[in-house]
Amino acid sequence: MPAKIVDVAREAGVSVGTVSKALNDRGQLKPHTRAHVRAVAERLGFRPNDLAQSLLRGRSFTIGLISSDRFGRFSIPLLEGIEEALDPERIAVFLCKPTDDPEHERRHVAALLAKRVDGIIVTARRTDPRRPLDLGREVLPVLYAYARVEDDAATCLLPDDFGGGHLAGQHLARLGRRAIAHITGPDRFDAVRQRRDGLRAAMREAGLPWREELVLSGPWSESWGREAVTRLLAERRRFDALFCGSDQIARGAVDALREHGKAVPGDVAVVGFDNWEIVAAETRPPLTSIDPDLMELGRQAGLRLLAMIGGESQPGTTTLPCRLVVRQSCGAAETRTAA
Amino acid sequence: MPAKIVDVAREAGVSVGTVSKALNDRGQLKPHTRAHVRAVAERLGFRPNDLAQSLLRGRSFTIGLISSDRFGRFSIPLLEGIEEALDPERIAVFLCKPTDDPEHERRHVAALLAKRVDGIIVTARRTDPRRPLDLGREVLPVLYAYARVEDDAATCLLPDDFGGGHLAGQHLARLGRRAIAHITGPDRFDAVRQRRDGLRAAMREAGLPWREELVLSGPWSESWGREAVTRLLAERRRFDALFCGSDQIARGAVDALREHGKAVPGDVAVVGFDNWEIVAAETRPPLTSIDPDLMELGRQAGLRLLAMIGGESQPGTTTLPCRLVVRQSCGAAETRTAA
DNA sequence: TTGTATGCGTTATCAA
DNA sequence: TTGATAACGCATACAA
Repeated sequence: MPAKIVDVAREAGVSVGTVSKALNDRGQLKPHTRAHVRAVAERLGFRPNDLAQSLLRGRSFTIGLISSDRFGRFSIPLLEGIEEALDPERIAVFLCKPTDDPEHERRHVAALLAKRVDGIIVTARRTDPRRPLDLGREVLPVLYAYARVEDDAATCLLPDDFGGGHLAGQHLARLGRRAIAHITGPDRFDAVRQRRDGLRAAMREAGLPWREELVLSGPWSESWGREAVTRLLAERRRFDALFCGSDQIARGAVDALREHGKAVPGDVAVVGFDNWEIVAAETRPPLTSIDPDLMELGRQAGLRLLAMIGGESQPGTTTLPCRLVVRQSCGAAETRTAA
Repeated sequence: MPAKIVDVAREAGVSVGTVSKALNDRGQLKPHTRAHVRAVAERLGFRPNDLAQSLLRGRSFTIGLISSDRFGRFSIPLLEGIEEALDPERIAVFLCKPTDDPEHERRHVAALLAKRVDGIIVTARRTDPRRPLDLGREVLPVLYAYARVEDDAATCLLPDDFGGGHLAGQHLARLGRRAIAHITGPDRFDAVRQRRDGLRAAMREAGLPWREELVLSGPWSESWGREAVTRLLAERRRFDALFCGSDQIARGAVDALREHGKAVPGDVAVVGFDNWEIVAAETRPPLTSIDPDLMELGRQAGLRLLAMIGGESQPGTTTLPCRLVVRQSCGAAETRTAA
């Protein structure tokens, strides 16, 4: 059994109150006593029991993390960011097995509430709306990170997909590309529509015409990227640039372009999305890509939840800027990482 | 403030002891009283405070998860497995920001000990030895999952890399391949050596000669896979099969083979390692691969930690079998998933 | 069948 | 300057 405060008290020949004061720098204690108690505590390896402290304070210095979808590669940077923000505050994170099932979710929430977490961060794989977390009659700070929710009073943090698409279009336009094709994911994804609209806005600003026939929606896969490029070429569409809805799609597209004898970036400049290092960097040539900066999103999520726990409520949806990461698929040497 | 047991007691017109008994099915209570108390508790949304319970029981029903390396794609299935094992036991998981720094790690351990976790699972990215977790004088069940430690008394769970290599060699040999090349990761990785030795053992069993010139070590990257194949072909090495140390390497190798006019699996059968769906399935042709079954490893880790918490100590290193996942890169239609 | 009292480990208040 | 004691919320042994 770990040493408790009474053990320290007995060993040091003082009362528990004195020990508490000595270790927490409270009250007025003779310096000698303080030092002595500390030495004894150190020697005994005393470590205050957080459970007792939390019970007393009514705060657990703990938050819960719930995911409404399987953990995936998006969760990792998000997680890292969240922990980075919480770590200095000495707040620990309870991880809940991701689930799509409302019943499981309810059980997770119940468990978190029973553990008296100070707040909850909800994460999702998609940026499409989900139902709000059901807290019953309990009231507790809840923040949705990389998740949108059907409730205007909710606090949501999302990457700025529109801005990301805009950034891609702007980059390509500035490099002198005129005909930008767009191969992307399923249209039912909010992110797909946002990125597309961002691209369109950037093109309009650059005075470039929008051509529906250059926009192709399909699955989030490499093979779709290949298939879409093949189709564009078969249809003899003319395009000198390609913005892809994901790095995986871009990877397939670049492979297909190369296999059809098109040079990247010579004939076609390509911008991907996600900046998934392992895909973007291994593509030939390495992909210029839009980075949704999920780690920063996680960090902001942690900081905002902290603020909410502190009493500041900040309802509404906030989007965080994406970054342009330049590699070699656009032929630009510039190293802008603009917002 | 959430309702507490006294609130329920007052509202139900009974004492706290009665409430406790009613809700926990203890003691002898008039059925009517029990029902009444339950109804009141339900109405008030009463939820016992785990902090108080844990303090009383001396157990927190909570474990800590520490990683000595950044979270990566390997942690995800591991995590899912761990949670799957712990979920039914209603045990929550504290996640600690992964770190390589012993000082940070010490702080994490201190935090977990202060929270009175019932046990700790340590994870690493590599299967190479790490220093044991420093618990000070505390004693607590610790399990190393996907991590090896320099301490024979420690409990370690690892994928059977040797078995995985053996499985790959056996599969290729059974398909009639005679000259198996091996493109793999850096030799300093224990996993690399194990997988290689497993391959060698399988080849010996099949009566196939081992040729050092067909074994190439390099970085864990696609481009290394391409480079290695290019080198083998340039040196005019003859091989009709290829076992790669990772799916990424295999992907690069397959791309290079195709680009050099070699058919897969026609001219060369290829087996990868990791069964990283997103890589293996998108390779042309889709990769047959060895799956280290990390989710199952995580599940076992959770179950064993549970056993250790229950009092059974089970020191030593245990390896869990890998599975062969057949796709199309070997031309085998058989669907063996042997151990 | 139900109520009361004690303890879990800590901090804070007040008395000494 | 230090010590005793009451919380925090719950379960449980024992008294009624």
